[in-house]
Amino acid sequence: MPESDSDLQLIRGTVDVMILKALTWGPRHGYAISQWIKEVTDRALLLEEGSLYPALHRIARKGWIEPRWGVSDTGRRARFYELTEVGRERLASEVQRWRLYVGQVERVLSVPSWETD
Amino acid sequence: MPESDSDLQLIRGTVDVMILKALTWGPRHGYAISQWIKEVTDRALLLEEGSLYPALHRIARKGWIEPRWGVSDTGRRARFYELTEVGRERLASEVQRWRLYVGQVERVLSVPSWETD
DNA sequence: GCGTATGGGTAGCATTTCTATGGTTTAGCG
DNA sequence: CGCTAAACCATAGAAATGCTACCCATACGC
Repeated sequence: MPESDSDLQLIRGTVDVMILKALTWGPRHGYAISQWIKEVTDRALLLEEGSLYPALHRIARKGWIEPRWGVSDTGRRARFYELTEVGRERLASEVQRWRLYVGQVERVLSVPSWETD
Repeated sequence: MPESDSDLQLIRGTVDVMILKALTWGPRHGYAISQWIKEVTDRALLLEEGSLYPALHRIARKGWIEPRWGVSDTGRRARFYELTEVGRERLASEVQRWRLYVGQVERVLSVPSWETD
């Protein structure tokens, strides 16, 4: 029953891009975003509240998303965030940047070495 | 003459694992480590001194590497770092952790969405 | 009535990367 | 010989961002 929340700590700089991605299908509120990420990753990545909300405010300040109060599926007051045009462009470039970075790190880590590969 | 150092900012948590990797072929000094990463990634990743040396001290404090004064190829006094047994194990698990993380992020980013893929 | 899920939020800490600066020694060149 | 650049080490301080630990409110099921 360990429930196995195999918590991988989130890595700096990856939160924003995942949040933006979560909004590509239309406005969502914070709680829904964190649930979505949890589901997609089978609980491997957990975006906690202490990271989620400051991140949302941060991103909103940059103009990549826009908040609007609304009502959730369950009838509660909730803050929905919508991707702006700038945000959409930003998402694309961030995704590219991330993949590029991952590729470079992989180049370093995959250099063959006795024992460690 | 822009020399095109297409600087990708280093992402938190990836420096340590790359440093450890750089030491799998035997002790190296700090400067050599940064040069090696620069070469392997064709200048895409630049590990600056302000990140490099604090990282080395940090990792040494954790016992994953051990410093020793020596003499470089060019005849200068240099601080060589050797991977400890613990460090070698740590490298393996860090590499695994990183790849796992990358995989999860990719799961999030690769969910199909109109326009953004 | 009470616990749990849903929903939003902040404060303060810890970590880590960056910029900027400073130092020493060796090699090369005019 | 004096200057410059490269090789090498290091630290201080700022900035960014994720984490823990709290706080709050409402809705629903038992």
